[in-house]
Amino acid sequence: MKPRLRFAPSPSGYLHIGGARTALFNWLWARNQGGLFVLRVEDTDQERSSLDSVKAILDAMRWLGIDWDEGPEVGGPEKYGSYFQSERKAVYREHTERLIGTGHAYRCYCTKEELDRAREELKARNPKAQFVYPGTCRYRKDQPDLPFVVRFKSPQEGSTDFVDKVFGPITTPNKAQQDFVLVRTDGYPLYNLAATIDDHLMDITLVVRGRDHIGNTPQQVLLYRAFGWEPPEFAHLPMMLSPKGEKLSKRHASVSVDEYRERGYPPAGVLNYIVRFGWSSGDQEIFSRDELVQKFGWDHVNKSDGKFDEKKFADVAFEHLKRPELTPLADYAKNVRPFLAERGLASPSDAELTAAIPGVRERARTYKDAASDLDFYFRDVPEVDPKAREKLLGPEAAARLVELSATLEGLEPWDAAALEAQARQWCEARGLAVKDVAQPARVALTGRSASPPLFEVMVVLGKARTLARLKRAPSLIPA
RNA sequence: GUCCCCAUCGUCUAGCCGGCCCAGGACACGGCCCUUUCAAGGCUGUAACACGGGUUCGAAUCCCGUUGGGGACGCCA
Repeated sequence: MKPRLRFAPSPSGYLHIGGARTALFNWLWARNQGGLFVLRVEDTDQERSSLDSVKAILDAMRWLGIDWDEGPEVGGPEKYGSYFQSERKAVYREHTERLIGTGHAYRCYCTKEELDRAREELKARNPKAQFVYPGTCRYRKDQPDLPFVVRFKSPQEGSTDFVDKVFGPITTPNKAQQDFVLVRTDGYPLYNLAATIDDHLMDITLVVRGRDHIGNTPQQVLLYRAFGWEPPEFAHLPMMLSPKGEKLSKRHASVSVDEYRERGYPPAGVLNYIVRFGWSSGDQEIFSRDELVQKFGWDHVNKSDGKFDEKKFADVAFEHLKRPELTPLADYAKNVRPFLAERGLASPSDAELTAAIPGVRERARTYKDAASDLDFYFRDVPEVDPKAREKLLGPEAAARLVELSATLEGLEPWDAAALEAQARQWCEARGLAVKDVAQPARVALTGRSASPPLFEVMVVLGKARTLARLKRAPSLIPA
């Protein structure tokens, strides 16, 4: 059978960068193997789940270019049913009954209040101790009128083992296992139960998830066995921690995928960074999406956690922006447009935009920066940075620019080489250093002290606008 | 507290089935070059096998211990 992988987010917020990484590893392997990638929404916690979150997560996945073969909005074979766990209650109920029937699970009538109290009392006596459910209801008779949860009857002897594709064999003594809850009082299944049933029913062959799930894998293996099912394979990923080595949170970096989009990072760059985090292919750092699919494998997935590095991330993303083979001009143009609009610039034509992009490509680290660098091209009158003007554009220099514009008037052809030759000659004839003219010209043309190469700017701007901006130079100086 | 896991430059990592490694790449940081600006680019420098025992002719690589770090132990996922 073809491999079937899945990503199963719980819709209680945006798509977390760590979640995106989990989704990516699943997706990469599915694509590499010609298997199927399933998206399943784990919304059994009614309190926290929302449709808005589902939408946000789907949008973020689409932006990253991680597409799913089965799941919300695309459906799937009839036999797999809904890809929303909240719509699968009947399935869980039926399977729970089965477990109770075979003696693998039982109803527990202890209330949350009683248990919480016991937990607190224990804590008061011994702050370090951990409450373990004592199995009070294991052999209790059914109480038809009382609310109950369903607990799994964990074995107390032996051990539960599984072989992880990343970590190798993992053994957990069963005595470390308590009678964990399968179904809540409100009838909704808990994670371990729902995930196990769904992974089996949806024919998932390999479960890839964060290392924080290693601990409940034995519980799930126990469940598979209780149902008489063969567990799938498991692969756990090392965690992506904050620069300080703590759990990654808003304090340290952007954790929402949306933020990366808003900050102007290219999706393929984001993917590249998060996959190289924990996986490698020799010394190669930069990969296209296709290359990732082709080269990905489990042999070189690391076991140890790592710390997120903003600088490295930015560099990887930048690398994608710089290389035309990774970000073709047309894509670059398409992606920079929203940021141009954000600055209140009217949409330039594709021709204008693609002519201007090569000049900013190797200096703009994000699409947002690119929009900023491109800004002066698309305003009738560029915004002038006062500092640049004060430093570089005095009255004398401005007057010279007017003179220069006159000599450029008849220049043919209007290309960078001709412009440079002409300008150099002109400077030389007057005994001027090129930079004494170039810098003031830059301010007049772009309003800034830093820009793409001057003569390229002139070419992109075109003769008419270049001359007009040069002639306007004296008016830039305040009286 | 119990259980599980991890350990190469500041960071991500190569190497890990032992000799090619007095440890390679990338980011960051420093220097030089290029240069009309900012970048980009080229060259270059600083910088790591956590520690202690084994095994072996030989260990970053295998084994044990110590230390350090992380995770799990919910009617969250």
